[in-house]
Amino acid sequence: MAILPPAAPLLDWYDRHRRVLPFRATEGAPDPYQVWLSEVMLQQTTVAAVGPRFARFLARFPDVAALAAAPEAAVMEEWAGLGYYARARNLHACAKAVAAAGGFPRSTAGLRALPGIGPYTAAAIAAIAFGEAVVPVDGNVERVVARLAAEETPLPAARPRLAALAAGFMTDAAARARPGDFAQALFDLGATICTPRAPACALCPWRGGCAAQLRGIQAELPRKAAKRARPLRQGVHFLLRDAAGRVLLRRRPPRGLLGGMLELPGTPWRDAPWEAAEALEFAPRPALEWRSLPGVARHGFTHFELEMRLFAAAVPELAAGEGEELRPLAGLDAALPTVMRRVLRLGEG
DNA sequence: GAGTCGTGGGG
DNA sequence: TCCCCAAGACT
Repeated sequence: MAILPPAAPLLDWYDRHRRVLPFRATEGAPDPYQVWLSEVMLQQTTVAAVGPRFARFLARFPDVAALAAAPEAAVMEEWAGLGYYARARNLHACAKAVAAAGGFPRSTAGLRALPGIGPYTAAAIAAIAFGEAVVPVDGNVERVVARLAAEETPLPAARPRLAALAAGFMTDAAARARPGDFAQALFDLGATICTPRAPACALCPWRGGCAAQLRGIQAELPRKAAKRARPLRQGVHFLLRDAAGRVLLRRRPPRGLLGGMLELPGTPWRDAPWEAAEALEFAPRPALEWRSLPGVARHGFTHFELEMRLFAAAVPELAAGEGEELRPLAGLDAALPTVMRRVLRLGEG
């Protein structure tokens, strides 16, 4: 096992240079609800994107009880645009469990049992909100540790070893004394100094103690397994409006891609392009006079790219059928996932 | 272990 | 334009 550098220089650096973030407590003990909420929002989501959304969410659902009591559709709508919508469903389920239990579990093991809380998030909440002596291992920590130890095994195979190395930090008394600060110090180091592309080693509190930097390979670590190409898929969606300016929407099935979110009705998304007649079989009211709108909307998902076209029609008055929902076009964007905002935009031209 | 699951910003 | 990446979890 490689020798890790001492915690003290990192904590000193953190005390001088830590980032001021909207979701980071400035005075007193952090609120477990806010720590949990921010950690879930930050899963695979940038600090910049989370900032305003955290404040907005907190204003609407100020505590666990408020969130637990809310309808799921309201939670999904508040999450719209943030992505990874399973997080919102799990967040709601977790809030109900926590409210019923009278509060958050205070240990990593207890937190880990809740929906949407995995190994990282459990450790982060335990360390930051409850002072448990654990090291949450996120992408920042993996990168920092891979460089400190000059670990050349590619991710994800290296993950267990990097986690074991990171856990070794807690043998240091200085880290054990401030587990929450130590975790956030690692995050800040990874975000501002030990960055993915061009790490600022000259500014690093651990310069001289980093095996990768001593060998000059720090920018190449951590290595990663090659990714697969993303296929291109095609879809056609339907914008049906009435004279009152309302739009026909559907709610997607609760699980899977965009689960539980609103969408414009449409065809399945498949590899081959759609002929108009073929696509219209999926129109919500196939007998109407549908016209094809010019333009194509593109959207990249994690594992495929999507091209969408839009057909439009209008009727004097709409009645929502089974699984359908009517909403005013004005302000509709806010309730939709980004992919649907993009295709809807084709209808504005 | 390998897939699935969103989105926006930066190089 | 394209690729990479971000305080990952779940199956």
